[in-house]
Amino acid sequence: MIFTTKAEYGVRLLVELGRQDGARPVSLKAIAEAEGLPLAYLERIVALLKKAGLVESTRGAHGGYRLTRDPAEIRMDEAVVALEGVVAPMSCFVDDTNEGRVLCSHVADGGHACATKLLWTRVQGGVHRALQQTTLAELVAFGTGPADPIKPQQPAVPAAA
Amino acid sequence: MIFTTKAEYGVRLLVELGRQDGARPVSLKAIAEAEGLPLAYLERIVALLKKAGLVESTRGAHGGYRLTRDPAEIRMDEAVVALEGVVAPMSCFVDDTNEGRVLCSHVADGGHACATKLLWTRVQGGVHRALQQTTLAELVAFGTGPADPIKPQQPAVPAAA
DNA sequence: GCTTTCTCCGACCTCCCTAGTAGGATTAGA
DNA sequence: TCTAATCCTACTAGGGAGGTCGGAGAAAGC
Repeated sequence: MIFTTKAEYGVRLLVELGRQDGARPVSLKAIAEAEGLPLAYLERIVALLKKAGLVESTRGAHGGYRLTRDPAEIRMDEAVVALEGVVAPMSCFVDDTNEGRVLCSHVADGGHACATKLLWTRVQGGVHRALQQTTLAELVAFGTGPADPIKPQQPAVPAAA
Repeated sequence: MIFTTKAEYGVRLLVELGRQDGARPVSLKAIAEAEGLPLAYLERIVALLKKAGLVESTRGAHGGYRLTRDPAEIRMDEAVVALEGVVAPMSCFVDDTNEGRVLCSHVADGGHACATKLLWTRVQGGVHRALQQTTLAELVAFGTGPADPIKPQQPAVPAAA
């Protein structure tokens, strides 16, 4: 498996935030219930996104989280790196820049360079490109079309039934 | 991490086999020593490659393994799938065909389809493409250029020194 | 000021997979 | 028959994924 649930849950969280207009913060509890995810675990995940500067928080009652930027400005490589750490095909790989370049820890043992390097470099490039070319706005549009933000927690205005 | 050491070791093993001319089988012991990999573990890895029909074995003394095809005919997606099983970005993903199509186990909960599906589909496509477009022959050429096959175990013909 | 509703933070836990070992059975060449 | 190889199964240590728990601050409303 390439990614863990951290990436899955974190991206779903971002999508939920992206569905809102961003005027008011959304509580984690609301998101956890809307997506059916464990609240305590989400807390730790959203902390990663906050540290990366993708979301901001408001504490206290009626607090919650909000995107710091327009969803169209949030590329998924930022998000996934924040959530998963470095995305590398193999443990011996460390990306030295943000481009496709790559280091392998066991270079040139014996006479020949690590034969798998070419392959993993290409794979990493493919992943990187896919993540970089996808914005949060696309995912929001893909998931819902024009519908369905989170239902308000308390049925405050009971829809004038 | 995208892949485990199974893929790493398995591909290195294939590259070593690709460096030989294929006339005579190469023992795992020779490969293990050449690459510095644990022999017992390699045994289990090569079994996966054999089951997938990428290598064939000869038992007994002077036995070993050999590629079943020309390295240029071996695409790395075959190899990696044999070694790692299905390569999916997320545990909820199962590829229904060998093309870019993808199933997600939690489709359409609530009203909207799984918002992350678009992203993981693109990522999987990127990985798949990278693997499919790389052949074993390329890796062999990349690793060595025109040099350095495995040294023969017993110095049988001492190079007419 | 008290309560409620949030975020925040660190410690803890359980399960499963990866990576590797151990030990033998089988096969085939010399 | 000895030896070098594949084959096969069981076992194990370690770590990370995934999640829980309990409590400490912070703001809003009464």
